Amino acid sequence: MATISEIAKEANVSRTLVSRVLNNKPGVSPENRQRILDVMKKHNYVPNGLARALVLQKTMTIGVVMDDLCNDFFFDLISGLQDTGEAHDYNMLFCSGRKDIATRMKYVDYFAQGRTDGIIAYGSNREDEELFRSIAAKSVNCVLIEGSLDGCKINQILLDNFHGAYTATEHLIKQGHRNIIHITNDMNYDVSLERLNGFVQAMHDYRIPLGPDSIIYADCFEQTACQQMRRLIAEGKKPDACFVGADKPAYGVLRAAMEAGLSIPNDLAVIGFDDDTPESRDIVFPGLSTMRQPLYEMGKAGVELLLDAIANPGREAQTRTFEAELILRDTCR
Amino acid sequence: MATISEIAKEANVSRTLVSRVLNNKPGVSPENRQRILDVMKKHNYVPNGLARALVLQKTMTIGVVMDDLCNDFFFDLISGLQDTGEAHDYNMLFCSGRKDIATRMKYVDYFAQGRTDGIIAYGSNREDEELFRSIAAKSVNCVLIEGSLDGCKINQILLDNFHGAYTATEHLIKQGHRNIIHITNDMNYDVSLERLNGFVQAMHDYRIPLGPDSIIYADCFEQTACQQMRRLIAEGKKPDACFVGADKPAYGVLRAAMEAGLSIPNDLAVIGFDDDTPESRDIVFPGLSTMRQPLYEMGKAGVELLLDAIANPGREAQTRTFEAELILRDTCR
DNA sequence: TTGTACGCGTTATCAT
DNA sequence: ATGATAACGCGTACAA
Repeated sequence: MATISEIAKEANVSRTLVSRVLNNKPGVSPENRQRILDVMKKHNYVPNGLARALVLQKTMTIGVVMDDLCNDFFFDLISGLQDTGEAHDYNMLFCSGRKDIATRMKYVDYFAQGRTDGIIAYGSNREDEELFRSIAAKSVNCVLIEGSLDGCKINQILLDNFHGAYTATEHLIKQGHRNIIHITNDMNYDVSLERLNGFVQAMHDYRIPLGPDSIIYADCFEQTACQQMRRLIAEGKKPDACFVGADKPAYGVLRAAMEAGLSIPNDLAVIGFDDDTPESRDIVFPGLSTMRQPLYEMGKAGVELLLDAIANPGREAQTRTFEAELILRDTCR
Repeated sequence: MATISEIAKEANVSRTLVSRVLNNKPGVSPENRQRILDVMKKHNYVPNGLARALVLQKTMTIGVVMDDLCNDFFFDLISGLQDTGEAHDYNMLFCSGRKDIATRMKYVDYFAQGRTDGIIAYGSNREDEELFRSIAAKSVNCVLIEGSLDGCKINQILLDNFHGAYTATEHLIKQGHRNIIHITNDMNYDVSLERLNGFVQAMHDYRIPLGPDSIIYADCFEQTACQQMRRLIAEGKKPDACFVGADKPAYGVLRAAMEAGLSIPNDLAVIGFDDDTPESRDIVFPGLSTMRQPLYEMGKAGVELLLDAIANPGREAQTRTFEAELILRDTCR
């Protein structure tokens, strides 16, 4: 690893001239410029980014701390973040805690130690609140995605889960369904509770009483929801519509229903949430109606919010809330 | 962002003492230590990682440059890389070029500018050779995964695609199939060619002649392979076995076969490659027989190779080759 | 056009 | 136990 001093020495000039050549600045005679370039090439010289960032007090880097990189749910979000960041000439670095909160914390600290100009963190787990409060306490430009933090001055990108769930439930009601159930996600996540609340509110507003089987507690995986639906069917329960808290468990519901010979959507209408479906699914199932979460746009907005915070030190934290959109496919009328 | 000097000044000590407290080193009186800690807490002080890395000449960071982060094929590889890196106390940073080679190059340069102790790059596209040569030319510790580079001193983790394809084809032959076809991946990838060669060699060794429809050129997506298979069936061609260059297109083949009412594996045996199947697929299709690519282990080996290179400057580049394993499920006997 | 000198924030050496 | 000083690699006033 050659340094700027070594290059300067070999080219018989001062480091200043080498620096000017490096940054394409004027004030270097053509002969010197050429000789410096030659020496650089000869040694495969690359300037040290750490030293440069240290003196410039600018890294042109945004650190993204994800819950888990290995989840196709995040593809659109990651794409939105990366495209937008790079459109503004920022380097986008991703890392994840593999669902471990201590690891996420470690990476937040890592990024916050002057290695980035700002941090974007994703998380909606209830346990994340501690992490977020620690981020908010640091003097770091930061945006939270999906992680709400009441009473804290911190930039946030949120989805209106309550309203989305309300919309889905209302649609089922307006289609004439009355025996509607809701299958929840993992209750460790705030979003799950918000979606549950949206369902309950819609049922209440339309005067549809909730029975003991109206709310089924599952998680965000296909299997659990599938088993729950099988059990329901085995017990002779006959819901005519089902609002599921996410797409993956919704496929589990579809699977159980199809196994039992139910006709979709006539015997059972289904609406999911997120629209994070791989295209390949279309091959098999009827197209799943769902509430689309605009993850790409949310990632875009997250980067823009962060860059705005970087450009305007001291401006107060902002919150942008997105609405989910009802996407009608085959699983409901 | 408070600095160590500000902390020292406010605590009425030298920077040396603050540094010692920071690194839990002896040589500080209890009173001073406590006062310094108080001042640190008061200012939410975090040491600057850039300055520290600059003087220590050590970042404890590994940069991973992926082809594309948004592809579930890489989940196991990413997991193997991250788990292994963190087991050695390294920070693992991921980035991707979103299939754009210039962006990948940008991130390699970024990481190589002193920001990491080593780089791991993935890529098997033929165009990647230029990228890899440029990496090899840099004085950076680096490991290539899936990207072979002949005649270059660079650490590599490879899969024996030829042998894997040979094994798959041989299995089909030994099960009595004779009218065997191969559906290739995108021919821009080296791996596709290697797998094709393995197929051809096996057919040749067993004296099975190749016909005009023995090799079907497709890509790594479900749809193209599906269309090709539909065409084949429509034309009245009746292969009794099919070795597909990857799992995703293999599902496309299965789809076309099932649409045509073929019985799997009696009418048509199918073997894929990679074993990157999401579990959810099991719901629908018969379990796909495939050549499992040990991506987690390859990621683990990649990090270990890199750490070894870091620890032993000057040791010559190594290559580790992994073998694919035949996984028998429902789509072949 | 060219070079000197200082600063970025930290750690390490060597006195005291 | 404590602190002054040099060093890491680079950018930039400022002076020449």
